[in-house]
Amino acid sequence: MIEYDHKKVEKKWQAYWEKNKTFQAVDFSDKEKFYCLVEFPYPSGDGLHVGHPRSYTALDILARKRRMEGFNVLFPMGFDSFGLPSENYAIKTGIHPNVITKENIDKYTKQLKSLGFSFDWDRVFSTTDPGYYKWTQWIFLKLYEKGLAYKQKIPINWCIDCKIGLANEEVVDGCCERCDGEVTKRLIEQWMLKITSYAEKLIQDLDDVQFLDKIKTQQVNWIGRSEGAEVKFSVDSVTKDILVFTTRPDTLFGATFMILSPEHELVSAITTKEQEAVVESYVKESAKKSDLERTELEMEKTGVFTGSYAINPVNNEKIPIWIADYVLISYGTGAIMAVPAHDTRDFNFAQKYGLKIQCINRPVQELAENEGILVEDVLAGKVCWPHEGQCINSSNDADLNINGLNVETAKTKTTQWLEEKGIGKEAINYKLRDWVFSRQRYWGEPIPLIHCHECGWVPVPEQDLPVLLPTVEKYEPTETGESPLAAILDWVNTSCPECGRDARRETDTMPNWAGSSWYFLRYIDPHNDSVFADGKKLGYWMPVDWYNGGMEHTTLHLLYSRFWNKFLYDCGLVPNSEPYLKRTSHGMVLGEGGEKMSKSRDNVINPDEVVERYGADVFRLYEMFIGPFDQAAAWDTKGIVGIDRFLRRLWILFTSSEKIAETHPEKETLRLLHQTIKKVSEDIEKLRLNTAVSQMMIFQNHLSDLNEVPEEVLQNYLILLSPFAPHFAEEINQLWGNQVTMTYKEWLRYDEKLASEEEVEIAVQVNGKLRGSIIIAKDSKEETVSEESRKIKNVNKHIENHTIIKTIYIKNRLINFVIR
RNA sequence: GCCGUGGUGGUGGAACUGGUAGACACGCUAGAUUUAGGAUCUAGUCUCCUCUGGAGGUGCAGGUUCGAGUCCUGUCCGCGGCACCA
Repeated sequence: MIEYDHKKVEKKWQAYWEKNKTFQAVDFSDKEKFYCLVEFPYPSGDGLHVGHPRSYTALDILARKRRMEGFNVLFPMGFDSFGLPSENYAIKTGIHPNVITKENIDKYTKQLKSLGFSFDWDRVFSTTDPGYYKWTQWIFLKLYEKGLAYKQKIPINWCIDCKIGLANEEVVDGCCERCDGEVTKRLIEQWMLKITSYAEKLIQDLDDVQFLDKIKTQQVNWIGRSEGAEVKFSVDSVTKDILVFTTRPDTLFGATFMILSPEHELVSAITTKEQEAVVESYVKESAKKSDLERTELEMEKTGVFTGSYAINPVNNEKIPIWIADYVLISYGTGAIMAVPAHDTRDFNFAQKYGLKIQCINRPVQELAENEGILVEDVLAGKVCWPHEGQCINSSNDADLNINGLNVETAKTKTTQWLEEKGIGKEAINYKLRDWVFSRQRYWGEPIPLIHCHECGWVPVPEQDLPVLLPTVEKYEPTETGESPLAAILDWVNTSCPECGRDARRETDTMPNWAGSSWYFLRYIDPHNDSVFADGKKLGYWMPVDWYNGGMEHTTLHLLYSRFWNKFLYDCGLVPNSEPYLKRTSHGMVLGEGGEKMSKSRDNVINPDEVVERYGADVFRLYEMFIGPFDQAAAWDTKGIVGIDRFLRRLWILFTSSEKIAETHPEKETLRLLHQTIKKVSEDIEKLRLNTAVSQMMIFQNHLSDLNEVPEEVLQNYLILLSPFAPHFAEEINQLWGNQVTMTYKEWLRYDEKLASEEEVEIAVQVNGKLRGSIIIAKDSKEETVSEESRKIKNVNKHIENHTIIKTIYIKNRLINFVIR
């Protein structure tokens, strides 16, 4: 018998596939298309993480199955190569990010190829390729042209010592990761993308796609739509009104004070002389906190009085204006009306600072009792009642009276009144915020705009794209907080494309998210230099039929890329509003202790070592066998030997020619074959690959026990195995004398009749407790089963001397005698 | 804190719409084979007991049901995301 040499065999077939372009996707083929997409990796210096192949193997199995089912499959791969780690490495070593990125991509490519994924490598690209980011810049200019890009002052994390802006990740416990110095917020003008104008569509169109429910829910919750009203409050000391968003306009009569976020534009204008000092220091303090800390419900709320008063528009009462950092500038209008009697946060705040609490909602007696609350306490403002109630104390002299109404009707009536008086209107608010698209960093796509004193912001003309990243000496941001690009004067200084006068380039670059927001479109036409992708090709391949990625990308990346695709659709440039027909997600691969893999924990598994020792097929099978695909799984070095043994037993089974015979399979073997075809086929569609592998093991255990193995059964087995262990399958196939690849062999169908059992084991229970079991023909009648099961000694023992009140019979499953 | 998700033997996990909990694999125990093995094969392996039988058992506490890992209420813990990591 020949020994299986995984190193030789795998290399051989990888070379074969590459040479023959076995996995090439054909534009406009007559076959039905299938676009199968996995998230492309960021090529980090550490090399491929064992988590990447989890997603790639699963969809590779799917892609291979689809090819065998006769589809024209597009299964591409690329690299998301702009990003902080490469830039930080450049800062540390002075090596250009281009150099290190190229090295990393080469390493990743080699690693990915060593795993035998059926990618169409002719379509590979990186987001850092000028030929690619030319079109990222072009799409940005489209957004700009359509008014979806604008500048706004946004707070960023600012390290006072390093004088640079920091990513959230670089802020550790409120301090700079590098120098441990103090981090504060600093307002910087940033380019923003109006994703909020697509909020409604981003929710609604989820109805048309097959995303896992949990993914849809995350998207919907992230967008966070809420209906309510915008209300204007006038302020005695300034001319400008304060705009407030509330989901409970019906509680206006209970608004006894108002709170502005410390970043609110009117804070300094309305602060009185006496309060100036406290307000200023409070604003400074809260700039140091993160939003997360500020909204922590457990944390004690803090705030200071501004000295000014606003007028409650429903009752003309003077209410004090405070500032407090639990009100965020990024949500709603950055200002709230506080209704302490019916909002717990406002209630705690009012109690702490001795502010008025006015009850305007009488709790329903029963509900209050359930909560252990006395109605009179709520009425007296001693206890907060944030639930449903009946309006009281809610009328004024200006024709508004909502007393006695429930919350819903009171809301509508109040909003109508506000609209009539011109002091408010119905409004929908989203938690979703516009996308901060600027980075003061080097390693990103330059934003292709030029600022001219005469013409303002002017787009770089299309023929001048891409705006290439210039070579710089230093990668640190400048001391002013601008990107390193600002220091390259001969790059920054240019002329205005419109009037020709001296002008300055935008020095901000795009966030890492930009490149990944449209890469699935570029795979369709990766080498096109005159358009981001040919319209006809897009028409053939889009939408993506199945997109798998990490659960950690189900909010941001998914939302951003859906937004860009919808925008391009509205421009008439792509054929579908939704880019992805189906989206699934996989769980992370953790270290052996069940913790995240990291160098510091010293629990990183290097895929190269696993492939070296066991081979790619074992690695692939193990990653599928490790656990349910959508859940996190801990790596287990011991567990992999089980797969190694499985494949070795298969090798023995397939190569022991003395046992293989041209006979017809026995009934049991045939049944198991059809059960296996069924299970493996269905499990692949549901990505339940762990149980698909188990089933193949069960079948292997059976076949290995036979003295005579029918050849046709083995041939079928090999077809089922081939998407999982493609190198192994090709090798056996060739040993059997076949000269062509298995890639386009026909996938199997199962016969339901042959797959079904003739006899079943039925559990016999007495009062729900298992007392025995019988084996009986499938679909037997109740009487037969009842009769047979009562013959069991142990069952009879429990039944005799009792009356059977009820018999429950579940066909082919169990019978339960309920006795007294 | 908010949104999402999960908790089953010594371990990874299986269990269709409520119907025999522990498939498959690792590990462990015993045996066979081998000069040897971290190789291979065979058998056993949820716990406890008064052991041809019985009791308990799916994070914890309750509930619904003839019957609950699965449904309901409450609670604890782990994991992912929280907008400048990708």
